[in-house]
Amino acid sequence: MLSNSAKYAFKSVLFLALNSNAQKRIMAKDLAESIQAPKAYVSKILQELSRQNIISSVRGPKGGFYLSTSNLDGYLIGIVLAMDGEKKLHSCVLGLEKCNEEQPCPLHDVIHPTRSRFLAYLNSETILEFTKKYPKDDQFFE
Amino acid sequence: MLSNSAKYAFKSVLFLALNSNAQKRIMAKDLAESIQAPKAYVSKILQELSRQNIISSVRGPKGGFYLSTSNLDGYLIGIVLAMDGEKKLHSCVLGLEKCNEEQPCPLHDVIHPTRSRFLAYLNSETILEFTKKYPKDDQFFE
DNA sequence: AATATTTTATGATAAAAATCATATTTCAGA
DNA sequence: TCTGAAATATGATTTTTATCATAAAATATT
Ligand code: FES
Ligand code: FES
Repeated sequence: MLSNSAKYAFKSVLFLALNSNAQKRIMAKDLAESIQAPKAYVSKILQELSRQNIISSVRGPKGGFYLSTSNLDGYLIGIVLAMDGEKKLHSCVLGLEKCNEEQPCPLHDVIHPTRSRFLAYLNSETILEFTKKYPKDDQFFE
Repeated sequence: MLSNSAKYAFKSVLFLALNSNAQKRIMAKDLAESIQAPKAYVSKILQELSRQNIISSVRGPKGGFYLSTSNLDGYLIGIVLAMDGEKKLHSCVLGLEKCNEEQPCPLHDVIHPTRSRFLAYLNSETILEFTKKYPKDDQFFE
């Protein structure tokens, strides 16, 4: 469903949303440790997220990553699109070229409603809205 | 969600269910062509499915693969388990170790009901039941 | 019995995903 | 302005998945 990269990206953004802001940045090293993921790998992902303006960063000492208020208004879908692209999300469970109501594969009716709901959710919920539901000390990063 | 192998396996079994029986077997070569998949790859998958008694086969000239009546009583879940194993199906969307109602990740509530339904379906429907819903000439293999 | 045809067993290669490594750039603070 | 701490750019390595290739075993037909 989601690639490993997308999973780490999601966790990273969530962690930043709960624990950072423009004044309080978080270093890749610490973030990686917090979400229990390989540091070098996470670093690369953070760089990509930053490049795509999903998260923010400043270099040098006292630098690190954080979510700007503008970042917080981004939709959840952006995170996974940044990592996996459009393709993976919409493709047929059986890998058929066209996946739609007119030409559904045998599993389409079973899987499609569920996936649509998931996608609709990611499309409609912002990072800010999402994190509001979770207390700052929520330990879901294991 | 499903690996490429699982997708091909699914298509293969479906095709065999609709087009083969103990008397009328289908060669790997023809099957591969029918479902538009690389022959050598499909061959390997068929061999594995056969080894796991999900499909049947006979060697030599006039040989090929087919579904026995006993094979037709197998549940759909068997096909994907044979290829991807238990792990992939039950793992958390975010890759957390324990995925359950007590310790749900932020996406658990969104994704879990949907996935449960998909799994329940695969667990409760046999290949025979499944294919009954589809006419023999159904062209979903593209 | 010989032959041709097919699966089976096994492993090699290719492509993609995950992971690691490092030199370069930026910037805060002394 | 120098130094060290951080991100950034870039690319190498490792692991996994997908794909291909082929010799061996089985069997129907002659
Ligand atoms: S056609 Fe296969 S999931 Fe839609
Ligand atoms: S805990 Fe993440 S999907 Fe269940």
